[in-house]
Amino acid sequence: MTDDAIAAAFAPHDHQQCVHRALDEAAVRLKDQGARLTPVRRRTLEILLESHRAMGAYEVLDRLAAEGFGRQPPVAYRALEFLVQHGLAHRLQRLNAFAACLHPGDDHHPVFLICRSCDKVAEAPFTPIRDALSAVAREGGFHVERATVEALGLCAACAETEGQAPC
Amino acid sequence: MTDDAIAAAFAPHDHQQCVHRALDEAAVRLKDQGARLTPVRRRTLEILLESHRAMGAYEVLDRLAAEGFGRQPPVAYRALEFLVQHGLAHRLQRLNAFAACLHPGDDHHPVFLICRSCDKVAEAPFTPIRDALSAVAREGGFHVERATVEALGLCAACAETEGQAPC
DNA sequence: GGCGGCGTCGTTACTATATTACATTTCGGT
DNA sequence: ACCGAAATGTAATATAGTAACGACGCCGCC
Repeated sequence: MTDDAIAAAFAPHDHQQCVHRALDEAAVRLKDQGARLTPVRRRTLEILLESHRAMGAYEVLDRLAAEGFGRQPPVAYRALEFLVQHGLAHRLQRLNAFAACLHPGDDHHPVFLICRSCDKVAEAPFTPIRDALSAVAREGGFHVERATVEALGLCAACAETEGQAPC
Repeated sequence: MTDDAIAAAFAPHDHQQCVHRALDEAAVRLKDQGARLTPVRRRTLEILLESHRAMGAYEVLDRLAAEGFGRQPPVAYRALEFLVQHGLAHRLQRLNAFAACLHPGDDHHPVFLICRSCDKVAEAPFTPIRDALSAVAREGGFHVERATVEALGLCAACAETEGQAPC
């Protein structure tokens, strides 16, 4: 995951291809792990990938229900949990929302950059922040196991727009 | 907020005095701001301070209701929101929980260190982490406005205990 | 003292988010 | 074809959070 990936997530791009590639990668990864990419799960991942932003579980559920899948909460929660467990999606605690993981290859626990204007989400490399965090915590005798970092702000594209037409 | 404060939060200490001091400080701060420390609000802060850990809004509400205050959710949410707004408490998104702020003087947006064993919460200085975060984000054209950092792990005290009696 | 505005407190009712429990179906291996 | 495990669907319920409204009390002002 390079720094360019951050800009790429917010910038306009060939999203069709982006989705397609992610789906292919997902299929391969799951096969390796002996896990099944069933219709609900595949469709759930597609929905997350298509929107390219964080979605609430119930928003996903509505989409699934409209397409003939079950309309009870567990349907969405199970599919989303499966994707998270297999590294294909992330859960954003702050928003109580989910976003597709765009870099499933890297073993990572990313930092989320959430644009408050367009709601899109990017993942930034965690290492530098974890290093800073671990160092601070260690001085207090605290051992960090997992950390959640969610930054709210403005992406480059929205910053431009706001600059042109402020409030 | 020094690094020692992290260790202090998890270590055994004269908590009575700790609570007392925080309440006094709170009263002064609120007077300066022209805000009223009413009975519910004061009791809510006491409850948070006494437990010294993150508490759910409904847990606080139960305590309040048992002591003759209202038993409807808004009672707790309002008091907690008031405390947060006046810098006397924090909201932990990850846990959907609240914790009393131990360093209300400093203008800070802290990093939370949450012990998974004893549930206690410490606040660490944000600056080094924010610097690392902002640098990473800037390379992607993203401007960070607010960030939430919540680390789950083991505090020094619990690490010792676990070391003595593993699983 | 009485009056009016404002903030606080309490309630009801509701929305949103998430989980438990259980019946049914589907899939893969034999 | 059959069995067991996994996956799917449902209803019901738990948990978290908000909206809307009325009552009360405090304080400044007449």
